[in-house]
Amino acid sequence: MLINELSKRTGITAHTIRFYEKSGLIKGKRDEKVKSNNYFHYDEETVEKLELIRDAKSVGFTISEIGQLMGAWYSNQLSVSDKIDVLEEKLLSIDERIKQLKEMKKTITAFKKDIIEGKC
Amino acid sequence: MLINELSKRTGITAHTIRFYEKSGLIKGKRDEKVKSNNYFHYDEETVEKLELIRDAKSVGFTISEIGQLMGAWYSNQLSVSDKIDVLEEKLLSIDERIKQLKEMKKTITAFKKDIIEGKC
DNA sequence: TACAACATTAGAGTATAGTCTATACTTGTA
DNA sequence: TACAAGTATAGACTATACTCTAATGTTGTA
Repeated sequence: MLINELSKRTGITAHTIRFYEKSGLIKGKRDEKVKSNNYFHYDEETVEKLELIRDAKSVGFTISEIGQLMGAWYSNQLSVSDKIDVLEEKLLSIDERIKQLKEMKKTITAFKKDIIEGKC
Repeated sequence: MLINELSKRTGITAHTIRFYEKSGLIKGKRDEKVKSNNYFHYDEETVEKLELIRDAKSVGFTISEIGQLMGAWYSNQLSVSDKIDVLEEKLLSIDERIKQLKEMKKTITAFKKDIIEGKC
């Protein structure tokens, strides 16, 4: 599919898709047989990747972290144990974030209690 | 205390503290009795606020969200019910983040399983 | 009193993550 | 075939959140 269809499929604008491509997160292929244009073609895997990017971004991963994650996921360069290492590290950082969020929840809940009780 | 001590107490640089002050998150007071300088003085509450800012930032709140949170916490302008509304909203957004993080954890764990089983 | 350390403001610079514009070429449809 | 819609690239622009520099004045200590 071309960029416009990819954009429609994922809800991510063509501009942003190109930005992700420049950032190395996704990669379109050119059809060598077609000489009249140099349009990029994208496959189903790219749709998956963009969905992963969106989810990972929403939980606070940076482009560079997402790049690592996708490397662990899709790369043929990395060994299985290197891939596992990257994923383990991301899982740990997620647990850490969850822990911090729970602490923040406690803090805010205590704030709320104080306000209700007229202490603030 | 002056900005340097505040910086040492919190581990946040004077530059960043001034940035937070410009952003309206904290407020130093000037000593009216002293005419020779216009140094800002900070109290213990500011130390607390900076710690809250650090925690809130680490869980992904923006400066503007932290501003709302601090408004709900420290402001005398807002009514109790308005304060509660802000805090409730932040609690909901934290729950949403935790939910998304747990989903991402599932995704990565599934990835990991596939890699171990040689499916990737 | 010299001078290092500290304070202020204004404004420039950096990094991240887009977002948009301009230019130019290609494709599909009336 | 005209022309709207789609595509590519380069580069400018924006927002967020710092981070740093410069200029200038103040304070504390040897």
